[in-house]
Amino acid sequence: MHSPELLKGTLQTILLKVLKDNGKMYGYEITQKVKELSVGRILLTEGALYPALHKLEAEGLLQTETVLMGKRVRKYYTITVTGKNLVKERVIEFREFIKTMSAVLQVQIA
Amino acid sequence: MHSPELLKGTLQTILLKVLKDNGKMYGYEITQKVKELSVGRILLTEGALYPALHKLEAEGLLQTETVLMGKRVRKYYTITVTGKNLVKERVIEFREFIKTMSAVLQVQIA
DNA sequence: TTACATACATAATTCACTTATGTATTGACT
DNA sequence: AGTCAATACATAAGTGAATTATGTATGTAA
Repeated sequence: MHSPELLKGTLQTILLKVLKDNGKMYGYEITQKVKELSVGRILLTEGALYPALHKLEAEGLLQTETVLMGKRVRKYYTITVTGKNLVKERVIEFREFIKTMSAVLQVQIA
Repeated sequence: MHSPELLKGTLQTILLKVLKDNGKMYGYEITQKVKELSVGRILLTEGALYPALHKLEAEGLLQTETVLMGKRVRKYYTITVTGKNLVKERVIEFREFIKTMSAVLQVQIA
């Protein structure tokens, strides 16, 4: 697991990007996908995940659809057009941040 | 200027690394050096800088030396051996974080 | 039947940062 | 001479995204 400090500010971008790449997903599924993609290095906590999803929905970046699986509720999230546009910017911003940081820290990336 | 959210958690690493690379420096000088290295993209605020320097000093990662330049006080900071060891880890950690993030965001770095 | 994984949610707390404020010197422009 | 910007330090109040803690409930394997 990474130092959690570094993750700050990346959660929204992660959620939007994973939803853009994978289509309709529910919260728990997102945590598992992120865990898989990060080889166990990013473990999203529920206390961060759900409020973040609710916020993105309130901002119109995500849409929801609640489905009853047997007796269990699942809330599926889909990225909106606005969300797709934003995630592009966010990813570009992240890449620029990395470039800047590598210049400041004088480290070679990739 | 970058989204300040992304910078969170990187300040200590930046300070330690810049002091490791440039030897003895004072606060204001560090802000200018970081501004230069980042091509104006990272502008350290005093409210973040000074408390961070004080904390690193309290933790034994930095040493200080106060000098009177005419009538103006300057506080020079030098990285300690402990600090040098830590900054190595922090930079490695940052590189690993970038690798993980690029896997999650499915973006090419560098 | 107990424990872990699945699945959602919210409240209290933490803490690194921003914003605001304060003090004071130096140099440049007018 | 006066004003503004840059230099140089510092701390306090406020913000906000996260952690930690807690709650509810179902499905499943040992």
